[in-house]
Amino acid sequence: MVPSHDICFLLYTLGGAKYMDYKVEISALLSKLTGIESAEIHRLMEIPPQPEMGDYAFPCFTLSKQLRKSPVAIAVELASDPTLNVDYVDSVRAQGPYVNFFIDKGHLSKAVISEIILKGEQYAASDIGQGKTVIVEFSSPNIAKPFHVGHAFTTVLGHSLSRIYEKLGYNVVRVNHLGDYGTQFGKLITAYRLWGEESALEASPIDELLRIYVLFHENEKDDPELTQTARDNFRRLEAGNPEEKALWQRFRDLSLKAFAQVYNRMGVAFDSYKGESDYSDHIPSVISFLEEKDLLVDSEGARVVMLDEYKLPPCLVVKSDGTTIYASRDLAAAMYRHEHYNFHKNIYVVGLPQSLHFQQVFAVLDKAGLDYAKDCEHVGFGLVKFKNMKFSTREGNIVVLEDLLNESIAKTLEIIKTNAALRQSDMTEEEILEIANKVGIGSVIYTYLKSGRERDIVFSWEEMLDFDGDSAPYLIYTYARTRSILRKAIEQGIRSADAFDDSLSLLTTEEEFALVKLLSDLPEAIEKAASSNEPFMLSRQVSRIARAFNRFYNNSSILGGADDHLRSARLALCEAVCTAIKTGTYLLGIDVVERM
RNA sequence: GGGUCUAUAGCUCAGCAGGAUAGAGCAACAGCCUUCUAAGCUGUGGGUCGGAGGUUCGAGUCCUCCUAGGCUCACCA
Repeated sequence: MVPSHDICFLLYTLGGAKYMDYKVEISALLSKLTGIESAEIHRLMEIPPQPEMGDYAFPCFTLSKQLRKSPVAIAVELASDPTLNVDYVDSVRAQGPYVNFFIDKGHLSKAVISEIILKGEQYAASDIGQGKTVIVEFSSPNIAKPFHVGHAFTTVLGHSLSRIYEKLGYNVVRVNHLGDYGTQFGKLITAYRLWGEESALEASPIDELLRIYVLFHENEKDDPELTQTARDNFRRLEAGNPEEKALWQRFRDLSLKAFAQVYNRMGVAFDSYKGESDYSDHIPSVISFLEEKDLLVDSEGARVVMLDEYKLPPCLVVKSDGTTIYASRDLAAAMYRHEHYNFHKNIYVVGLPQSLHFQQVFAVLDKAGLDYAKDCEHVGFGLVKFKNMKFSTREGNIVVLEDLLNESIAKTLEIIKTNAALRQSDMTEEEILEIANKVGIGSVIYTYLKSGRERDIVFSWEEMLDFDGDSAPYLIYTYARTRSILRKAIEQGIRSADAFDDSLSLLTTEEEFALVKLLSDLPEAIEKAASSNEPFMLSRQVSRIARAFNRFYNNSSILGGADDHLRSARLALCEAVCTAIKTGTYLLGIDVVERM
């Protein structure tokens, strides 16, 4: 695992198109002074916890060992060296064992805002992924089952990661690895033949399929023969028996239709719906490949690959009844993807409970000598729980995602209507509905992406529908409010500073400078989000930007200022904030609105 | 029992490859709309970072042990 800021350093030294990177520049200066390699200095440099401590800090502890002097004395010595007297540094101060650098505020403001204005929505884009393909497997619901709030996690995560990788120049292939195969379909076929109702299936397919699925499990407890019938049915399905296949196809088509609705609402799309069933044909060649490599071992009638050298339990590839299992299908899929996409990375956005499974699959690939095993990565995420229990389709205790979206939209609608009346806004009913849709859905998306993905989420309506504080509505609201100012400026004929306007260096108040710095950190946040597959690295940054803007907004009058230059500089800052929020929320899968 | 992850404010979470007084949001309390959208802003209270050792100039962060909990351990996915 390569740490991310080394990547940034590398990018910069390779001539990235970023504006001046102060940390790199200062590292170079300090390198000249101390004789320590500049990359090493860069590694040691920190961002101080308080603004009074400057923008960058160099701790002198390590130097202290080499020079046998107190770090405090070294800091004093370094800080007073004229080498550090450069135009973009306002002052250098020794504070205890640290050398603190205060960047010239105007210099930074102008550099950052210019860059954002020039690049527009290309701000924070990169080409490090040029020519490389990343496969993101996500969502992958089981067909014939309702799409519940647990499935939303992988869907939202994968969607965001896909956009993030695209932003960095990667060619992204979004794969919905449908759970459309396996013993469960033997069960479903069995259940449908016993209790299925055609009319109900027609009217509300998922509900009917769920009903008979639950019924099957209730009856299975007292009737072991059902299990056997189900297995037989799956075997016939896998063997291509037309009757079973037709039923299965029907279940699949109906389910996909239902899923498409949810995906449309969330703005999610896929490049491939190649699910488990698609790999059924590839299995024999996978088996023979593993046989060639002499990896398959018979065990209790089944065939497994031993993985002792990886300190992993054996991976079951063929069941004792001769049918395949998910591991064999995942092996086939990985091989297929390598062949067809020659991926740089093959990412599986699948729940953490399956982590052992993926370790085993990757280990089998590795043991078979396939070097792309190292490019496969399981991006796990926590469980979505309901109080003290897991969601269980069998037991029927689930919250369907569509219900959550609807609740969220309904609540948003209510708030907008209240506000619209209060502000005497002239928004049409249609416009209000559209806004409620975007904000309501964005709000659900954001709750999944606001913290580290490995955390479990305990579902609660109250928290899911909390629109105060750190939430999507907060981000969108900040955007809408800023857009409103920009509209007013145009009405009043007030010009916003362009990228080359020196007025931009007037942005030097505490609030303005804090905001500018946060804006300048957005690209790094995106890179970190990608390198750790953690969209929350990005969501936090967007949230910080919004908070800093609101602080600024409450402290300074943007349109009301007396100075024309300052006014247009502040407007440019507003533009930059809009660009950053729009870019950031887009990468999270959240739409922004012009008014709310 | 083996593997693995987690434990930070009343609640939900940050804390970026150890560094300067541990930060946000929610909740509570007190303020701020004749002025750019109050889904906002400001302030107050609230923490022996699960426990015990250790490494280090320095540990919420690294190591060991312990405790509690989650997930997982082949014929479901």
